[in-house]
Amino acid sequence: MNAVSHKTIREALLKRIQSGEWGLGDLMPGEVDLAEEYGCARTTVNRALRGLAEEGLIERKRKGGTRVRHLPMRQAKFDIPIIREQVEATGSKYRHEILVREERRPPAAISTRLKISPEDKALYLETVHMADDRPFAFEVRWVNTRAVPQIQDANLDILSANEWLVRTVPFSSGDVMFSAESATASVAAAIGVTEGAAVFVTDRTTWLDDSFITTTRVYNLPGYRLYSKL
Amino acid sequence: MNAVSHKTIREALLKRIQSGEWGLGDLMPGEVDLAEEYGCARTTVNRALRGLAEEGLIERKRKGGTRVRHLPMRQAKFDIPIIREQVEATGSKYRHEILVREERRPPAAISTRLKISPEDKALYLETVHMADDRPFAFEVRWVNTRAVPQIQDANLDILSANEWLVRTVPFSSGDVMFSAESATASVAAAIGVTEGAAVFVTDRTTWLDDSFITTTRVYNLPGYRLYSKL
DNA sequence: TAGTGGTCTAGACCACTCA
DNA sequence: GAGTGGTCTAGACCACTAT
Repeated sequence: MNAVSHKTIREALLKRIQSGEWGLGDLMPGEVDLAEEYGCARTTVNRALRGLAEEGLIERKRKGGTRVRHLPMRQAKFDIPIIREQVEATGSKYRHEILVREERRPPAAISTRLKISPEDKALYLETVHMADDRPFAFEVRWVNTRAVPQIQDANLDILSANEWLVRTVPFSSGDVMFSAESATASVAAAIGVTEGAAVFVTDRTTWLDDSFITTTRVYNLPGYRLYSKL
Repeated sequence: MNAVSHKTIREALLKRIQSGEWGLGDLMPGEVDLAEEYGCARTTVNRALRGLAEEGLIERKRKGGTRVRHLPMRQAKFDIPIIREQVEATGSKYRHEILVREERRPPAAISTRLKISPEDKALYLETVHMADDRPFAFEVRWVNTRAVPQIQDANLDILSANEWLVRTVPFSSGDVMFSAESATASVAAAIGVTEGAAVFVTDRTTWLDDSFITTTRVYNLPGYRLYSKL
C-alpha cells in the first residue's frame, strides 16, 4: 500500500492544530475518519495521536473522543547530569576529593528517607568535585550499607561514589528535586564562595525495588543552569 | 489469542535487566526470539522495547541488536507550572498585580533574544503573583508586540499575560532554564524577602515558528522546589 | 549481503464512558 | 447501549548497518 508514515500524520495534525482549525477544547475527528482522510490504517493514526497525547497537546478519552487541550501542559525533559561528564564536556580535567568518609548514625530525616532504623549507621560522604583543580560542586551523600555492603571495601578515590553506585546498582529508580539555597559556612568553604551566596541544589534519592540505596545533595556553583528545550 | 500486554512484557524485561541477566552493554535477544518466548506478536515486543529505549534504559540499532545501556541516561520530566494553578493547588486564592506595563526599548540581551532590532520597542511587564494576598512570585516579561500586536489592547488585569498568551498563541515552542540567584533589592521588595536571599529563577522564551513571542523570568520564593520522580 | 529493528496494514476484540 | 480509543495479531516490506 501507500506507506503513510505516522510522523507525516503527526506533523500534519500539529499544523492543523496550530492553524486553529480545531480550537482549544474542540473535538477532533475520530481515528477512523482521519485514517480514511489520510488513506492509511487506523493503527497509524493511533500512533500519531498517541504521541501528541503523551506530549500533552491533546487529550483522549474512550467514547469521549480526542480534544485539543485548553492549556497545553508543557513538559520539560532534563538529563540528570553526571558531574564527571559535565566537567569533561567543558574541556576541563575532572578530579574529586573525599573530605569525609565514615560510618555514622544519620539524622532522623535521613534514616527515614533511607528506611533504616534510627540506631543503624550508614556511610556518610562529603566530596568536592573539581574542574581543573577549581571546585565545581560539593556533594553530601548517605549510603545505605545494608543494601550495598560492598561499598565499604570500594576505593572511591578513583571512581566517585555516584559512578561506583551506577555501575553496581545500575537500574534503580528514584526521585530528584531542585531548589535554591543560601550557602552555609561549610558549603561556602567547600566550593569557595562567600557565605550566603545563592547556590543551586540538586537532591536525589535512589532505590532498588523497596530497599533504599542512597540519598545525595549536590551544591552547584552560582551561575549553574539547568536548560531544556520544549 | 493470548493477549499478552506490552506492559507485561515491559515489566518482565525490566526485571530481567535489573536482575543482571543481561549485564551492562550486553546484547539482549532479538524481537523475534522474545516474541516467541512470551508467546505474542513481534509488534507487541517491539512496543515494549521501544518504550524502554525512549526512557534511555536500552539502546537499539538495526542489525546491531538491542543492548543494555552502560550508564543509563537518567532523564527527569517536569511539568512547567502555570502559576495560577500552582497557587490554586494549595487551596489559596490567586490574584496578580501589574506593577509596570509600558512600551520600552529592551536591553540588548532581550532584543537579541526576541530577534528584534535594538531600536524597536517591546512591551515590558512586571507582575506580582499572590496567594491569599501574600506575594508568591515576581515576574518580569518582555513581549514582542510585532508578533502579537493584539496584546496592546488586552486587559491583563483579569487574565495574566501568560494565560492571555497561552490562549492566543497556544502551541508555540520554546525553552526553559532554571537557576539560583540572590535577590536584588527590587526583587526582594516585590516578593517580600530580604535582599540577597536565594531565589529560584525560571527563565522561559517562547516562539511560534520563527517569530519570537515572549521571554519571561519568574522569581520564586525561597523554599520553592521543583520535584520529579525518575 | 544478511540480519536486525522500524513501521505499515487489515482486521479483530476489548474497555471505558457518555448519553 | 453504543461509540470511541486501546491494544493485539499475523504478515509484510523497508532501512539501516555490522560483518
